[in-house]
Amino acid sequence: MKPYTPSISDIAKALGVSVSTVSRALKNHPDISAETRMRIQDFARQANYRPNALALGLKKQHSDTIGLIIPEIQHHFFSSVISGIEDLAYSSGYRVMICQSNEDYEREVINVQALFDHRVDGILVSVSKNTLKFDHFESLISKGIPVVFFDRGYELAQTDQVLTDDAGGAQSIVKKLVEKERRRILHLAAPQHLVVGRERFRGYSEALEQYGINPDPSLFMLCDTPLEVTKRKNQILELAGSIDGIFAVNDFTAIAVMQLLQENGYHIPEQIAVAGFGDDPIASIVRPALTTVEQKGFEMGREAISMLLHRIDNPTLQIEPQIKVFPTVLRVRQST
Amino acid sequence: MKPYTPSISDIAKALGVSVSTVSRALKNHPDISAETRMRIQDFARQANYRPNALALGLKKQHSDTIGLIIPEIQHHFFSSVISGIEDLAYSSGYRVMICQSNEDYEREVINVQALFDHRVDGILVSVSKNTLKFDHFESLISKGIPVVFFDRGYELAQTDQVLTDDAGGAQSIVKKLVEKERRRILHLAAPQHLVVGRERFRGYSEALEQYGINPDPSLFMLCDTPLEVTKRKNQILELAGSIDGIFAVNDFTAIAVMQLLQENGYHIPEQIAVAGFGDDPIASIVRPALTTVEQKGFEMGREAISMLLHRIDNPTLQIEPQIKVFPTVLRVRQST
DNA sequence: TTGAAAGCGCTAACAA
DNA sequence: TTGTTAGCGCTTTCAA
Repeated sequence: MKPYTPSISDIAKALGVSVSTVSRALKNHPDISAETRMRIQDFARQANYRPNALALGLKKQHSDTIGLIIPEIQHHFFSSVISGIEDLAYSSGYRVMICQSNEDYEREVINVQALFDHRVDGILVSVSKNTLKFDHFESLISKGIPVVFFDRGYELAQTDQVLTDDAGGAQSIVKKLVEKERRRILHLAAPQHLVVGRERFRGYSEALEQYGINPDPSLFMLCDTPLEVTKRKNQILELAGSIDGIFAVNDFTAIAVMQLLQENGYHIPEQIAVAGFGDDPIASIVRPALTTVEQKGFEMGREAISMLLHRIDNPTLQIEPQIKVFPTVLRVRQST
Repeated sequence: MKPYTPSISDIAKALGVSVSTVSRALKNHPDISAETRMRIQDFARQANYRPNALALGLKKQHSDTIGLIIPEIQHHFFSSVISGIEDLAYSSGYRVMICQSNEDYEREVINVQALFDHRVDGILVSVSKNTLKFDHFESLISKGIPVVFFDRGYELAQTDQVLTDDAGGAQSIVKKLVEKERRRILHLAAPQHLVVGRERFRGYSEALEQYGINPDPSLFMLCDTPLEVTKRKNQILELAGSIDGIFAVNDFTAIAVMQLLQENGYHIPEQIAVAGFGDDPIASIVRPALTTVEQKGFEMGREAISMLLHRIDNPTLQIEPQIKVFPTVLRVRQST
């Protein structure tokens, strides 16, 4: 396969100078005379010269690119995180290599490997739902590669993390429900092996307890996708008569129940108030618009990359792993 | 910066063999004795050896990675395209490097450059809305780098393209409206410098003409985002009394008008039928559920990468640029 | 069956 | 101010 662009040695040959002269001229090294530099730069420009990032990375032992592993790219929260990350990364001269794990452990391991193989300077990751072992991350960290987890990490991770205040967010939502005179609030929860699942449930329980309400175990249901809502349709409708509020672990699930209830003649929020978590754009489009909490995706992305760059720039830094927790913002709408 | 993993020369030194032996043993070259091979492979495994993709790419003159430039990652259609692409790419041994242009021309140019610098083996791109010059692509193509456009290309592109049958899809939607006795159908259109904008408008016009209806110029409005709907609120409400149908160039715009009309007391679809384009998941969530056409994102992604891989595998192939057009699927729901 | 050496494109220390 | 050279990690031809 023929190369698509001249190399510096091609340029050197064409101009009758040495490769080092070309290399220096191209990066405006002061040693090179203005004339030679111009001659070389002009030639390079018109020959459409572009440096070979592979050769550069090999030589300099860093690639100026950072790796990003994301469970699902199309999720609104994650895409705002990406924007935040790209924003700062680009302006700091870094490329971002995005990988999707599709919430799949095997894929996540492959992604880690691929990024490592490409010698990225650091890795940002939000752990997949199906990941129960963390060796692939541990091995990265033990090698000294800068890693920062965002939104989804794991408890014993020996590295920086940027998290959402899940418990706090859940608490503020549930408090709001109680203030609206709701007492029997169903919680549609995520699996409890996930930090997110546990934390949002904790927030729910704490809010109730603060108002002297004892969490009723029969009002806890594992159900965190629209599909699950369909599956548990009968179960939910059976409960519907005896509850006055629902707090779902995410907006999609909240919307799915809301519609299920509406189709069965329930009035939202009069009979049952419904709230979600995440403030997906769809939350303000459905009717009634959904009460939820906003997660600061863009800001979290910026913070994560900024912590990562800090570690990259200070490889010897031996400070404790930092954990930054981002508060959520309550968005009260018509569904409560 | 210390290397994170041993190199083959480290292994060679440790084991008292030459680098070429290690290299061969690692890739199961038949020349190497079973014993040596085992010894080397065992050592490599337990030393956590991983090949350096940069060095490999530099040597082999290809990176086994393909580049992907996408306007907006979180758009449902694009994320299904990505899934289709990754699906086939991974199983063919390729990595995918995803870049977001954010519908921004400058960013697109930078993306093209970055991918080129990394010597990707081929590039898949959906052109940003704000791109009016195509030199950055032309230069890629003229260098002989395999490029395939999907969903959004440009008319004179001398390379393969995988497109949606925009005109056909629009036609099927508008025909459906006419069959439901709609005669005065407002078209909310995308800018006409975009192929998508022109083609969907063409489909709209053709459908009307086929039924002997003359497209009324006053029923054409440039308005392709929810924000635009808000801006043209008054204009739309003024028209509302005299129309009985709306065909919007995408689902988000359709949903936004639908809600505007509902808030102003119009009944959908009795008074005004509304249809969109794209079949975003939100289309089946809103009430009334939105009639629209589905674009085959996953399939288009697979087709695009398959054409690209074909070009990569046959670099000398001098066949004409191919254009594949994917038909849409009509999804009739309650909004019409 | 194994090793030596050249070379992919680039940088940088050292020499001139 | 410019050139020579070694080396980043790897593959592969040629030689042993």
